[in-house]
Amino acid sequence: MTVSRALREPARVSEKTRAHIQAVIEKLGYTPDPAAQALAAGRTNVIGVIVPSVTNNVFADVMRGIYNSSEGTRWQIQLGNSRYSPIQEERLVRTFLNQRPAGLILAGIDQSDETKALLRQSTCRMVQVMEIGENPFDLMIGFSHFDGARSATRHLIEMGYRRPGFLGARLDPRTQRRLDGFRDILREEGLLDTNRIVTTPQPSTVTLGGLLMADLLSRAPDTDAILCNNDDLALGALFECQRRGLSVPFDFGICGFNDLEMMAAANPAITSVRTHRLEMGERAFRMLADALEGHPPDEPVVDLGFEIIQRESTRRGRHSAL
Amino acid sequence: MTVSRALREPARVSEKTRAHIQAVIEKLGYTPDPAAQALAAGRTNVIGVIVPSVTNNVFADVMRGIYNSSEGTRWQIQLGNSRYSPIQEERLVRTFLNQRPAGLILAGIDQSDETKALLRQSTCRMVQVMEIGENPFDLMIGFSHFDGARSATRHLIEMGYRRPGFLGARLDPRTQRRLDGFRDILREEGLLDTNRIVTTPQPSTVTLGGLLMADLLSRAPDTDAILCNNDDLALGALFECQRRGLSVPFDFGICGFNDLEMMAAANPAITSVRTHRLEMGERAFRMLADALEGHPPDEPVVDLGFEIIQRESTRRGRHSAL
DNA sequence: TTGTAAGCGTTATCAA
DNA sequence: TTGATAACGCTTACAA
Repeated sequence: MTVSRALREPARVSEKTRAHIQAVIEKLGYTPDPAAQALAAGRTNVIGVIVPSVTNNVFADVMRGIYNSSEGTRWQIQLGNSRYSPIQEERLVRTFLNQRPAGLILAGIDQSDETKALLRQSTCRMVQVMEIGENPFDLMIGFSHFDGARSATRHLIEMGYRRPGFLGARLDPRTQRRLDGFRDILREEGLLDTNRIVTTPQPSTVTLGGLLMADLLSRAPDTDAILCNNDDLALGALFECQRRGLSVPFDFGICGFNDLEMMAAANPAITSVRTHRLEMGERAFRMLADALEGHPPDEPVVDLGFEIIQRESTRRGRHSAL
Repeated sequence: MTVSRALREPARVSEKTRAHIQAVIEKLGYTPDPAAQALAAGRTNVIGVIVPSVTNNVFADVMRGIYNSSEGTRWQIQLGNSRYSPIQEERLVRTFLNQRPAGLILAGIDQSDETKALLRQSTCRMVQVMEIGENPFDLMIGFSHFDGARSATRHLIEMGYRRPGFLGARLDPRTQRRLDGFRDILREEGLLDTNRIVTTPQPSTVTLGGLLMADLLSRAPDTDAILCNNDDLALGALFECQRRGLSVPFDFGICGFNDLEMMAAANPAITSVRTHRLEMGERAFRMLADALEGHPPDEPVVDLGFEIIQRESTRRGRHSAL
């Protein structure tokens, strides 16, 4: 039919016919059947998104960004949850790829070798989010978790803390790289004491932050600051300090990671590493959509960076001067 | 082909043929094309989920529940975000319905009249989550926000607070019903003072909790407790109390709503109304999936209830006795 | 600029 | 128990 053309290439249909078709469409409330489109065209308007968690604040923000910029476009988001399992991720990639998606958005750079092979074989455009690294499959947008942790650790040292520790939960690859950054700086400064590194594979919660903090203090009571793998842990650690009568930032400095909204509202406000999660999601989608329309970005890898947001929880200098 | 039959009704294919087909499928790595299935069968395996927000912790938990129980089933979740807009919701319902979904999961009971009409015309099975109410479209699972707020308010009174206020953000219908419950009890007790009700249409954050708290205290300084529409506000209010040197629970009682994990970790731990969000999502999906397999629940409406989790933030009695 | 014809991969119906 | 045949609603290629 000419209808199909009127919808996809309006320019190639005469003004009159187009108007007529439009009118009839309105009257009938016609909508193209996506299944028939997919079958006939051999491609779908589905963009698959594979993340390790739908709960985690971090991925929730990225997803929100993706949904934000996908609304009103012709692209349909289809979500897959790998639950931090490379096996699950591989299964999801297979499932998605079988459905001839228009594009794929993947979290991270730590796919299994099989997954990598699947992805490299595929011709569909894709973008990796959350991190930057070597050999992107296609597009990539994120930041260096290693550098973020390095900067935060350096900040603690600059604020006068000399015995900083690290609290980490859910040891996914990004947590690992943050821990590596922490270690890197402390080794440089000759301040590394592995007793002050407390981690657990459990998913991160505020409660867990308190528990890890207690654990740290029993192992290394003279620890004077912590870098937390994320803000939940930092908040839990703050509450634990309050319960123990430890003054933050004077007795103890706390730095979070991600800069969730509540960090600024806490008492004292908590220093954190701001990451641009919403923007990451929004831009990831747009890069992909643009590429699908034939306008790939000039640079396939985008580094969104991070910022150390200094707040009271590490402002020891000022407090000790009071 | 017999292949199609072997896949869908294995019983109707001979043992031998079935085995042969199975072998070939394995060898070729064959997967049915969902688009072709949808087109030929006139139905999809898509379950549409329409929520007002993907960010909000509450819906995030419900969605997680849905994803949890949908994994490993033949049903595909497709998410739509109405952004708290009835117009958007109607658009989404139209879009979904046009794709002949297997089922629908909808948040709430406050659809526009047009949306209601669309939904009632549709033959597809659906379940409303988050609330319970009259005239479900089909299935329904949730709890009474009105009763939850009533119980929480009564709890404040029982703990000895006589001038309780209410903090509310994002005045969606559920917030409204919670506020109604709060008003209801206070009117009963002759303790209602509308000056102590502070609300804003802004989305709820921890920071906003602090601001609303400040607002409340400037309007009605002798307020001695608050029921917050949600836990973010409660946490923000707690921090604001800390900054003002108000002792919680002695000078001031705080009760949240939803019982997010961090409520138990706070200092003092915050009383909250526990709602069963994860379970709501999980069961909503299962009810729907079961109904689609021909096993609808005995009772179409499931009330999941709520619990008042009493913690230190409202334990005035005990503290004043110390 | 418009229309015709074939086919996308599956399911449903019916006949063998 | 199996296999032919005709849809399903669209897109693509080509003809008018």
